[in-house]
Amino acid sequence: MDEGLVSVDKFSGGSQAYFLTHLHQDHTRGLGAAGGWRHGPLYCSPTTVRLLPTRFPGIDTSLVRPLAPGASASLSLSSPTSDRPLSVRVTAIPALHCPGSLMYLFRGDLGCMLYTGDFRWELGCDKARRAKQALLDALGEDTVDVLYLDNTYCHPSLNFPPRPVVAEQMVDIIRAHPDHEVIIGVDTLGKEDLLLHISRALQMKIWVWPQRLQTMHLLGVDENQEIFTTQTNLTRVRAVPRYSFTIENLEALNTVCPTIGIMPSGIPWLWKSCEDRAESKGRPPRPPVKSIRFKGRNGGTIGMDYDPLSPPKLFEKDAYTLPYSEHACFSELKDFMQTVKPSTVIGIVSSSFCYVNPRHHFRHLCGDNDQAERSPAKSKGGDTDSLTPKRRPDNLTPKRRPNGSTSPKERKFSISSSSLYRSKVAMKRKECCGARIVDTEEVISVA
DNA sequence: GCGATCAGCT
DNA sequence: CACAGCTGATCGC
Repeated sequence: MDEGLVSVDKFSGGSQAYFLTHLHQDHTRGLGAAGGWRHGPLYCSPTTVRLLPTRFPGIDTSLVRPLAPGASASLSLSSPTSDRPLSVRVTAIPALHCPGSLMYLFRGDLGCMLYTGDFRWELGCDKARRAKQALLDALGEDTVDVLYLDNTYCHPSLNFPPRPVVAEQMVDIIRAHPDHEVIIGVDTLGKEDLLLHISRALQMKIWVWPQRLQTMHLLGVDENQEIFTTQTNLTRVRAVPRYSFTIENLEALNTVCPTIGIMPSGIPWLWKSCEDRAESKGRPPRPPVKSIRFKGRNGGTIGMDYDPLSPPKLFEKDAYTLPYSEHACFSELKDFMQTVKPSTVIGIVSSSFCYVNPRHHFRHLCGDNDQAERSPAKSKGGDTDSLTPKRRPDNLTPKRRPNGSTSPKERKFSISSSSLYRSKVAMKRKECCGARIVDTEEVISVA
C-alpha cells in the first residue's frame, strides 16, 4: 500500500481518509489538535460520533463520516506517487471492545486489509457470533492480506472467561460484603455492561462521577435514569476513575467506613498476591491473603486457563481484581486467526508489557507461514506509515509510549469543588474532567 | 496567561 | 509491568 492514503487511530495528517476505532485516549492522539479537525474525512461509528464533542468540543463535524457497524463506504483516493485513482471499499465490523468500537476491513485496489483495533471475541455470546458473521459476510471469498491484530493479551497463558461470567463473580463479591461500601475502577468509556449487570442483579444504583453520567446518557444505556446516579447517599456501590483506585485511597476510605475495591482488568500481574508485590518493593509483608469463596459456575463451560472455581487473586488487603477484560484473550485471538486466515499478521499494540509478535504464536495460521518477515502489502509497494504500527522485535523491552496529545475539554460540572490546591493547570483539568480522587473521598465521607 | 506537548508515573 | 489515563513542567504564542 502506498504511503499517505488512510490512517487508522492516527491523526497527525498526511493521509486522505482517517479512521477512528474507538474513543479511548491512546487511540485519538492528534484529533484534538489546535484549530479543530481539518486533515480530512474522519470515519467512526455513530456512537463515537455522539461522544466526540464531549472529548473534542471544537471538532468540525462536517468532516465526520458516521459508519454504522456492518455498513460500508467507498473511498475515492489517489495514489500519492502516481496520481492515479484508487478505489477502496471499507466495511465496519463491531469490535465489542467498548461502546462504539469498530474494526475496519479495507478492500480494493490495494488488496485486503483488516485493522481490528482493540477488540473482544467471545463466541459464546450472541453479539460476538453476530460480529463474526458480519465479518464473514463482508469478507466473502476474499483473503485478508494483512491483519492488524489487537495483540494486547497475545500469550497462551492469558486466558480468561467471557465477561458475563466475570460480571457474575463480581456480583458474588459484592453480595459477600453486604455492609461494605464498594468502589470499582473504570475508565472514561467501557465496562458499561458490567455496571448494568451489577445494578440489575443487586437492585442497586451505581454512583458515577458527573462526566461519566453524561457519557452513560449519551450512550443511551440508562434511558430512564434508574441505574446511574451522582448522588452518594443513594447507593453503596461506586464506579470511580481507575486512577482513583489506589491502595492509599482505599485505606483512606476505610477510615471512614468499611470499603472494598474491585478492579476489573485482564492485566495478569494484578492477579498476583500482595506478598509478591510487598517483597518486590522492599516493603514489609502485608497481612495474609484473605480468601473468598465463589459459587461454582457449571464447571467446565468456560474451557480456559483461568479457573473460575478458584478465588480471585487479591492484590492488596480489601482490594480484589477480576479478569474482566475488554481485550481478546489468547484463545479468542486464536479463533480469530483461524477465522480470518490472513496472509500475514502484525500486532498493533506496541506498549504492552510483554509485546509479542503475533506471528510467534500464529505463524502456522498465516498464509505466508513459510516466509520470514516480508513487506505485508502485495506487489503494490511498501506498507504505509499510517497502517504500520510501531513494530519492535520480540523480547525487546518497549520504550515508554509518547503521551497522548489530546486536549480533552469536557463540559464543566459543579461537583469539582475541592479545597486542595495543586496548581492552576490541575484545577483547570479538574474542572474539565469532573470528579477525581479527592472528590470521591469527600463525597463518601459526607455520605 | 493560556493551550499544547512532553516526561514521568501508576 | 500499564488495559488507559493523570499530573506537573516546559515551551511557544
